[in-house]
Amino acid sequence: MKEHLIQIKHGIHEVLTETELQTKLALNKPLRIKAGFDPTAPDLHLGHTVLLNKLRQFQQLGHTILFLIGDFTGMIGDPTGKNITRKPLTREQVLQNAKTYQEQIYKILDPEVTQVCFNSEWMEKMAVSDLIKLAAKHTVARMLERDDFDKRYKNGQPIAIHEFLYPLIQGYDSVELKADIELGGTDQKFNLLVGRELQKHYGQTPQVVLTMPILEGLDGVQKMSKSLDNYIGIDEPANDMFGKLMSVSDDLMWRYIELLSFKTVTEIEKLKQSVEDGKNPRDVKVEFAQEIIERFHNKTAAVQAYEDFIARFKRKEIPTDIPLVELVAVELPIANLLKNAGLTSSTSDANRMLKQGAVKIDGEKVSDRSLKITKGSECVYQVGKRKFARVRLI
RNA sequence: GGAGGGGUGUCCGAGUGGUUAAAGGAGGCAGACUGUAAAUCUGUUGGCUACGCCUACGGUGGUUCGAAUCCACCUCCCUCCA
Repeated sequence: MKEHLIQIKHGIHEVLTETELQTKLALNKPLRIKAGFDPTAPDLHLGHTVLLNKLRQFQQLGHTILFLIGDFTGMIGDPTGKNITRKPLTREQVLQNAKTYQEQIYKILDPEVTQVCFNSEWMEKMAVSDLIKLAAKHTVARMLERDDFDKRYKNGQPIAIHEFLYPLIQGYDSVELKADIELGGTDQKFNLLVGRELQKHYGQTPQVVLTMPILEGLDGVQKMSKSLDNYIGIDEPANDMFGKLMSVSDDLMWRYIELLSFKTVTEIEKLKQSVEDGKNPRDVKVEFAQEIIERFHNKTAAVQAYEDFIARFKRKEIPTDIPLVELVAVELPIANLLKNAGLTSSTSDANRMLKQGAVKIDGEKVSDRSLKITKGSECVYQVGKRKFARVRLI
């Protein structure tokens, strides 16, 4: 029991409350562990896996995971002030996304002890009168305690009324699911606590709240998210994963290792020590990247990704897996060719790249923007260090 | 319902009649260097059939040789009063 508690607490940001957690664990029965997910972003990234890894641990300890897809709350969107209202997803989209989720989460979770549920199941049936009753259980002042609302209110940014419903519905989900424990990121703390409050109102033992640290994205500042394009998706090709992990700054690397590696605390400490003693942090990064790629792909893919990386960036070789693009034209200015091949976003951009000496044809630097490529040619075009395409004009 | 303030490029944010494709910052991209797609430095950052042309400052219409800047109406947001 004590053993379990220590394991569970490892890597957690906060437990509310620890005594309650002990009591629940002492019951010695499978607990209902709730975690909610947004239905709109079915592409899981490493940031999500911090939480998923913890869920997996619960499963290994014999508990049941309630993987809740917030398809109903998805209409609102967790209030951030960015999207005031979201378009409701269609039934098909939700199911499609759910399917994608499941394909991805089962890379980490055990399907046998994972229950996938949707909050539209009960929310769609809820009468307006019941919703009003639910809304009556919380006050505006308490809602404004939420950091995000508070900031927006003070900064004179709009808060729509329906945004207040989000925490309430998320909390009510815990009532419906009779959750014993709910996991979420630290940014979810407010919502998770509303769940406790509501469960008490509905005569249930309040859930224990476990918050997990939020993983920063590749920029090292903002949280990892798809919309900020600072993420590493768990479905990404091994090469991309490797490259992205290598682009993490030496400082941020440790944060990633702490939150994502399955290494023990003492092992991580040892690594830190060795870097201080003069080991190249790059090598630690390589090793870590290998661990992650192995987890989502396999050992050979990890090794291959490393070798490709060395070849491309250390020896500046042209990679082997270049996409072939065929373009139909008699004669094409170089800028248009680069754009049409998808190497640059526009011809203007292509011209900029030419000017900056970023363009290579078959390894030879080209900067003449008046260059025209004629029908029948086939060359490897490179823009910057990362973008390649073999283009054939037909 | 009344009074006032505001809506600018990917984002934040200057700009109150012309030299403004629009200061500055963030972010992005590229180059150099390197230990790596780290760090640092430098450059660049609307589009196109490119020495020119087109589109752009919430929307529509107007004034003017000329508007992001002035006017009218519309629309959205904020604050205060009720």
